[in-house]
Amino acid sequence: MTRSVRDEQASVESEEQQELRSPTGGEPERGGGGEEEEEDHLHHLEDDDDDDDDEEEEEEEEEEEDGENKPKRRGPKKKKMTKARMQRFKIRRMKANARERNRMHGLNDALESLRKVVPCYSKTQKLSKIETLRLAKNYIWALSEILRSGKAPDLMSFVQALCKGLSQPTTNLVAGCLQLNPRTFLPEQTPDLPAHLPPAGPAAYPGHFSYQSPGLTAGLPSPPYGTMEPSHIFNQVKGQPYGPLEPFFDGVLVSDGPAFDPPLSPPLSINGNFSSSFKHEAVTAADYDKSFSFSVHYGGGGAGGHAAIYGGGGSNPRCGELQVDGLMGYDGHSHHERLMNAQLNAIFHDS
DNA sequence: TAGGCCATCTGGTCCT
DNA sequence: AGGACCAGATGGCCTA
Repeated sequence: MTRSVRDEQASVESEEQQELRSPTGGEPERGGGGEEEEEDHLHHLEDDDDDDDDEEEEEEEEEEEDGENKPKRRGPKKKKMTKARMQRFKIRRMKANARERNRMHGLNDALESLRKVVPCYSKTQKLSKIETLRLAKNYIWALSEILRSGKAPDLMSFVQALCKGLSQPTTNLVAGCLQLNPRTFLPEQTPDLPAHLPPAGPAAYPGHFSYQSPGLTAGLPSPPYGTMEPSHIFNQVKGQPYGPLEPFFDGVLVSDGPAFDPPLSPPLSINGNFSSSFKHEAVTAADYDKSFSFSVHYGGGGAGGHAAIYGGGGSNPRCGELQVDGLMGYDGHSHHERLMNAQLNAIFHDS
C-alpha cells in the first residue's frame, strides 16, 4: 500500500516525544511492560562488571527463599542489582537503542535510495517498504530479461512484469505513472511472484515476458501520481546524463535539445486502453540499428484517439510501427514527447 | 474500528 | 566486551 509522507513526520515526532519522555535519550515508557517490567527483568540480569560495587557488598544471589523443591540453578550466580548496576545497565541499553535506531535509519535511507531508482517514484505518495522491495525485484528481473533475451518486450508485458505480485494500490500507482488503465494489462490474479517466475533459460521468454499480475478491479487512484521518469529507467547518475544506456540515445535526444529534465518529470502522456496489442514483432532486425528510435504520435483526441508508436530508421518512419488504439488525445508537447521517446527507447530498444 | 504500516525498544545470538 | 544483526512486542498514525 502506498502511504503518505505524513507517516514520516509522525515518526519523527514520536522520536521527539521519546526524547521528552526520557531526557537521557532512551527508555520511553511502553504500554505493556513499562518501567515496572523493566525493573522486574533487571533482577534477572547477569551483570558483567563488578569492579565498582562499592556500597552493598555483593550479596551473592540471596538464596531463593522459596527453597522448596526447586532445583538449584546452575551457572554464574546472579548478583543483586545495585543502583550503580542499574545505572550502568540503563546507559548500556540507551546506547544500544541509539545504535539500533541509527541502524534502522540507515536501512531506511537505503530503502529511500531504492525508491528513487525504481520506477514510479513519488515524493508525495511513497511506496511502502515491502512494495518497494517487490517492485525493485520485478524491475531487476525485467531489465535482466531484456539484457538476456536481447529482445524488446512489448509494453504490456513490461508493465505486467513490473506489477507482478504488487498490491492493488501499488499496481494502480505504477499504472498511474504510465498513465495506463490497470485493467488493460492485468488480466489475471496470482498470489506471489516466485511461483510465476518462469524458468530461466532462452526458451522461457519467446519475445515477451510471461508475467502475470494480480487482478485489478479498481481504477486509477487519485492524483498525484508518481512518475516514470527517465532516471528510473536509466539509473541516471549525476554527470552521466543518460546513464549506462547513453549510446542508445544517439540521434534521439541530442537532436531534440537538452537531455533530460530533473527528476519528477510530468506524467507520461499515454492515457486509456492499450486494447490492441503492439505489433513490434513486425519490426525487422534491420530496424534495430544504431539510430533506432521510437516516437510517439498522439491521437486526435477523444475516445477514438489512436496513437501509434513508431520504431525504425529515420528514412522510414513507419518501420516497426506499433499501433496503440484508444489513446486519449493529447496535444503533443515536445517536452513530453521527448520524455516518452526516451522512456520507450529505454524499454524497447534492442540491446 | 480493524487492518496496514511504521518506529522503537528489547533480548538473544553471532562476530570481531 | 562490545557492536551488529535479528525477530518479537508494542504503540502510534492513517485509511477504508
